[in-house]
Amino acid sequence: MSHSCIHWFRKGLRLHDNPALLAALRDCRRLYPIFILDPWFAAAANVGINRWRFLVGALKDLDRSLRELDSRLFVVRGKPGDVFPELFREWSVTRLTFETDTEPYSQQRDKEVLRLAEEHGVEVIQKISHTLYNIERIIEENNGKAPLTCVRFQTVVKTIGPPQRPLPSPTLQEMNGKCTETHDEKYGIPTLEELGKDPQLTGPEIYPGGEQEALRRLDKYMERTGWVCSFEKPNTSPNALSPSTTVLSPYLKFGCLSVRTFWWRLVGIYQGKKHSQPPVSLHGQLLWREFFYTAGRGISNFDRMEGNPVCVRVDWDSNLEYLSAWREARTGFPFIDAIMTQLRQEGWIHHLARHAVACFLTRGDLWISWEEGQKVFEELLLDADWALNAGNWQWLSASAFFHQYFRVYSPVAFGKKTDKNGDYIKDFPAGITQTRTKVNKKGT
DNA sequence: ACGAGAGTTGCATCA
DNA sequence: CTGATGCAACTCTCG
Repeated sequence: MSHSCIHWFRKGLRLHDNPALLAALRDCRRLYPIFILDPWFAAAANVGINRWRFLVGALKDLDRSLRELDSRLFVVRGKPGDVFPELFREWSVTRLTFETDTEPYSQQRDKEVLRLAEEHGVEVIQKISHTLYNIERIIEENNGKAPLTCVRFQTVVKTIGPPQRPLPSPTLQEMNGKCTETHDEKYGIPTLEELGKDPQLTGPEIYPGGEQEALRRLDKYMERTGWVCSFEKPNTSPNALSPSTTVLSPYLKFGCLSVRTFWWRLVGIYQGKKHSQPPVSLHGQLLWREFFYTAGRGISNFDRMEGNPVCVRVDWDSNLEYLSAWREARTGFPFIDAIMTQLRQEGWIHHLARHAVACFLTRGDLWISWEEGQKVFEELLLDADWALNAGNWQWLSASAFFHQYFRVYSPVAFGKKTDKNGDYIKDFPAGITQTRTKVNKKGT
């Protein structure tokens, strides 16, 4: 029981299936669970207010769960490169644990932190738990390159075998007495005001952040075993008034829900039953996430056209008025405008709705670069996930992975298939509207 | 090496 | 309602 440990939460904002947190608890005398919030980043980042609220919710939830285990979350203000040397000294830290993150930005940041830890004689333990597989291993198995088709991807992961099973949450017994510091005023959960955001500008909170809500939502959908077994993504509706899919994506993005917990829950339900298969099944959806994470790790400049070896070079137009009209939901196409309105208000739109507006912005109608669309999604989606966002934008603009440019979504006909009465376009009128509550919207 | 076959989820039209 | 077809001709994988 000699170690003084920091567990650094970044993504992975949960207690269940958190191998790095469990590693911190081994031979541990004192544990400091931290989240680092960089005020400069908060001011500069392209993150919309609804996602800030989701993050704050997730941090509150994590703190509450830790307090139930006689611990707490320390939200440390500053840049990782500045705060770690101070924390190492102040808390006499001997070990630092965190979850592996494969994004280029994170890899850069973590390289610096590894260097600082070494300087201060701090042991670092990293664990993979944000993805089903070790992404590096998938690339190795495919001869050092990210697979470019889903069939190829599935072939490669089959050689690796099934994903690891999720681990249990730490118990009160394991956590007990390892947290002695309080400093509520110094390390408290931030408010939106502290982040320089006006809470009045948030939309209705339909998808609250946090592990508790993630697991509640998972339970709710997994109860419907018939629905789970027959799930086929292309047959779900992009414009249903209540979501036709699980909306677990924001929880997976922040790691409030472990993808391995989700995967194995599905295995249990599929067991002995006839069920749909990848790529259209729910397992298939998790494999797509893995597919794009692998692409983001293995392909250079993955979020850009320039310098990106898999991205077709297109001479896109730069029509600022068209771009604004798309972003502000005033293209004049009610289906497109309704989707963009829902995106701004609620922070989540159905995957096929993303297809419709992405095709419209790029190859379908406006001929504007997918990178512009990527920025708007990055800001407004609760589930904005670097690799998935870049990958899907390249897909939909027929820049990479998908190349059948003549399959274009009609901005009129596509929505009509699943919304004959136009209920969705009435529910989400064009243009930037004031925040409305669900109650007002339904007119009740 | 090179060609055949396949590729998460299109649309309009026609039988 | 379901399924076949033309549209026009892309890129990746695999044998």
